[in-house]
Amino acid sequence: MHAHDHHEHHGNDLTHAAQATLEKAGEQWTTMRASIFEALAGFDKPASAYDIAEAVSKREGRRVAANSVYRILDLFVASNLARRVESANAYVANAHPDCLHDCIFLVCDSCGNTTHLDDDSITKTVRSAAKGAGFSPVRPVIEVRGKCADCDEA
Amino acid sequence: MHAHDHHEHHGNDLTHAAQATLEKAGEQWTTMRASIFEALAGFDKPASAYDIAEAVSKREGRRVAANSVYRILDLFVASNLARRVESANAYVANAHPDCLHDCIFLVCDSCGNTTHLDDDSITKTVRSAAKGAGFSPVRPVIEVRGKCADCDEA
DNA sequence: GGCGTTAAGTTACAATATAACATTGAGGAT
DNA sequence: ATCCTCAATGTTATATTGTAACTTAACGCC
Repeated sequence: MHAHDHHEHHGNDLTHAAQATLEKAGEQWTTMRASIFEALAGFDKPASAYDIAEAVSKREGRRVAANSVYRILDLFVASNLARRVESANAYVANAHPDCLHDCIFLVCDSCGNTTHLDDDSITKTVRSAAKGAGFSPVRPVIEVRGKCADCDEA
Repeated sequence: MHAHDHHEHHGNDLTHAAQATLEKAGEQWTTMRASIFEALAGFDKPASAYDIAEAVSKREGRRVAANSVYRILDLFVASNLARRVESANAYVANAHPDCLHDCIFLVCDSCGNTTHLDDDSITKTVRSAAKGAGFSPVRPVIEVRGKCADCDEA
C-alpha cells in the first residue's frame, strides 16, 4: 500500500477538487472545461476525445468539435485532472487531482474497464532503472493489459 | 542485471534468428515478411507502420499498402519478432526474438530514440501487483518518456 | 471606445488503424 | 494435368485518432 493518505473524490466532491486544482495552477474553470470534466468523469471506462465530444454535444444540444476537447484534455493532463491511457488512446478523470503520482493502469482487454494502482515503490523503481541507463525520466507509462476479475471468471 | 544469458542479434544474424523463430512458430518466412523485417530492423528508432510501408515501397519500387504492413507487424508482435511502443504508435525489431521478456522502453521525447531494458525483476513486480489487484496480466506496457543522455546534455 | 489576452469555434487536414473483398500462388488430392 | 483449397498478399474504402491555422467571442484594462 502506498504510505500517504489520499482521498478519492467522487461526484460533486471530485468536480470541486478538480476545479480547485485547476485554479490553483492559475487556469480558469470555464463552463466548457466543467462540461468536459463532467463528461469525462461520467464514463466508467477510459473515453476517447471523440467519445467525450459526442457526450458533450449531446448533452448541450450543439456541436462540440473534437479539437476543442483535445485542447482541454491536454490541459487536464498537464494539470493532473486527467490521465491518458496510452495503450487505449483514451482518457480517464483522476480521482485525486490534488496529489501527484505516476500511476499504473490495469486495462481489461475484454470489457475495457480500467482500474488504477498508485504504487510508488514500483514507479520509483522504474524511474531509477531509467536513470541507471543514463535516461532522464519525465513520465513513466505503466499499464497492464489483461483480464479484470469479472471477465476472468468466464 | 537480468540473470539469464541472451544474445543480442544484429544484421544477418538477427534476420536469421527472426526467421528461425517465426518458422518455429509454424509460420512462413515469406519474401514480403523478410522485406518488412529488414525495413523495420533498418530503422534506428521506432517506426510507424506507414514509415515501414514507405521504406519497403521505395526499396521495391512498387506500392506496398499500410494494410499489409499492419498484418505482418501484428504477426511479428505475436511471434516476438517485434514490439509495439504504445506511447509512440510505433514498432521496433526485437533484438533477441528467441527469448521472451516483458520489456521496458525508454523513449526520448526530443529525438525519438528508444532503448530498451530487460529487467525482469521490475516486470515481475508489476505483474504481481496487477495480480494482487485481482487482475490477470497478459501484457505489461512499461515505457518511460523523458530525455536520452545525448539530448539531456543540451 | 480601442486593445490585449485567453478561451473556444471552425475548417481543413494529417496520421494511425481496420474492414471487406479480390487475387495470387503453392501444395495436395483425384 | 486439373482442380481444389488455403494462406498470403493486394486493393479499395473507410473509421478513428490527432493537429494546424485561422476566426470569433468574452473580458479586463487603459
